[in-house]
Amino acid sequence: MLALVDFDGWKLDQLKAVSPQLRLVLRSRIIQNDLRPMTRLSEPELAKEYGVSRQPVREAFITLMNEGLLEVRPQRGTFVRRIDFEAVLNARFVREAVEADIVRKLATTGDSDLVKDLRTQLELQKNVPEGSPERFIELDERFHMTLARAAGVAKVWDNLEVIKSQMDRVRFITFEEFPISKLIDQHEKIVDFIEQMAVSRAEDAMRSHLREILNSLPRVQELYPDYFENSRDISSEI
Amino acid sequence: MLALVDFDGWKLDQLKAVSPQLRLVLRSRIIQNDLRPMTRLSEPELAKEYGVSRQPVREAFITLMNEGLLEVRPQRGTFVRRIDFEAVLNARFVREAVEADIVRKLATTGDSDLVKDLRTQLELQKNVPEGSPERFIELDERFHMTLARAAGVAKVWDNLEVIKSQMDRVRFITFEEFPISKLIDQHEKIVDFIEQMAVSRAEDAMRSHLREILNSLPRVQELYPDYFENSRDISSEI
DNA sequence: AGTTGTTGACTTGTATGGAAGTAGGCATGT
DNA sequence: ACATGCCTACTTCCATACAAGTCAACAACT
Repeated sequence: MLALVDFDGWKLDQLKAVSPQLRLVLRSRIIQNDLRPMTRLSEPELAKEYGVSRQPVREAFITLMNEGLLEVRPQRGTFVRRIDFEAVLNARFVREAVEADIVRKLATTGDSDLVKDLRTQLELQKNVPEGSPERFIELDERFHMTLARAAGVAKVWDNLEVIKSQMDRVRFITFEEFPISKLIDQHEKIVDFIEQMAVSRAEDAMRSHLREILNSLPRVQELYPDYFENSRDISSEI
Repeated sequence: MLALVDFDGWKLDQLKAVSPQLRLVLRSRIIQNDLRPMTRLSEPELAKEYGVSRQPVREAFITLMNEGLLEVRPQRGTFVRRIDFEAVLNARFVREAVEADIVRKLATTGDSDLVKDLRTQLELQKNVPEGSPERFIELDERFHMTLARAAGVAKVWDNLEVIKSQMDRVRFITFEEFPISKLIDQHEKIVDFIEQMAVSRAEDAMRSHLREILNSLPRVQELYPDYFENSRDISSEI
């Protein structure tokens, strides 16, 4: 799973290599919208802040640039990229395709241990306090990752992390927008259909679940227009 | 598309930044099996070879490590990673899921211009001389990319590059193994079904097309056992 | 007033030296 | 013969210095 670290009051571990640590922290800060789109980042400034030299900071920048989270403009500066609207839609497309196949596989085999595990997770999801969507997002991640692992494609989840991060940024910006109880109901349906080995119904349930983000996107775009680039009409996606 | 550059006799462009150029060249050399698994790479050696300092080489290493093509062992050395068998299978799974949905979308709408374009490409594929599989792989890339673009998810192809590179390494190792004419026939069927707007048959055709690599994998593993890690039985995938 | 040119403080890109850790050869001691 | 410890030559990682490009403020000129 994407290790979203708690960056607040975070400190470097002297024993481990510096550069990968910075990478994780900065990525977490960007995805969780602590570093907002178009924010200017400076190599020497961050180096000073974390008490290291420019080089490890720079190496973290390069990685994050490759992941589409930073934009490095030579001799000008480094900036947090705005959210690429098209990338979000494409990421969603990939996720739907992959997870639909995952669910199909699971509903075909029918794994009672898995269903038991998922039902336990559903209870945890229902117990999430009203005002802490962060906790729900964490449990949601775990739910979908469990499905991937059960289908024998655990590494798929790792591979999709870069793609998923685009969607996650949207989720963290629009915390309040998410209809948690609705999402839990959808999770529950998916589990039900897996248990009943109703293959195509399970697949459909997953697909419409992953289309949920499309409902919030127009509103997000309206609220924070300058957070996005490549904006376009998404009616064709629905 | 993945810019596989012609690394033979390649030279640096003095105007552009060095590090991204090195990244492309080294990636091409690894995927095309010019740099073989477990080959040791040395920062100072490559720096000397290309007439630059160690730093840009190092930055290229970091990117390639993130893509799963290199393994950097601190204070020990940097090595070309063996091909992760599980990663190949998972990459194939993702590709099948995504391209199945792409084809479904295309067969639903029915785009005559697209079909025309694809038929032209099929002719090019048929004209590939017997002994040059490299040329066919290039055309194959183009074929699948055309489908993605037509479905309005062009960026998906970019996003899957890292995943796809795992499969591509296998393809370049097993050049001769690929039954080109068989693959072209499969391409043709896909185009036919898109034209006829036979949705589920088009989807099935794409799925079995992308399962083709599973047939060659056991043989590849047998021929080059030390090129792979995480080897496992793939019978469950078929 | 408006335009142009220069200067200087920024930025990222590259080069280079040293710190810390690893691995293997080799002499020494048992 | 064999185990132990040192020494040397490597590796990656980090720090620092310099090179080259950008941008804005400002002086000088038309």
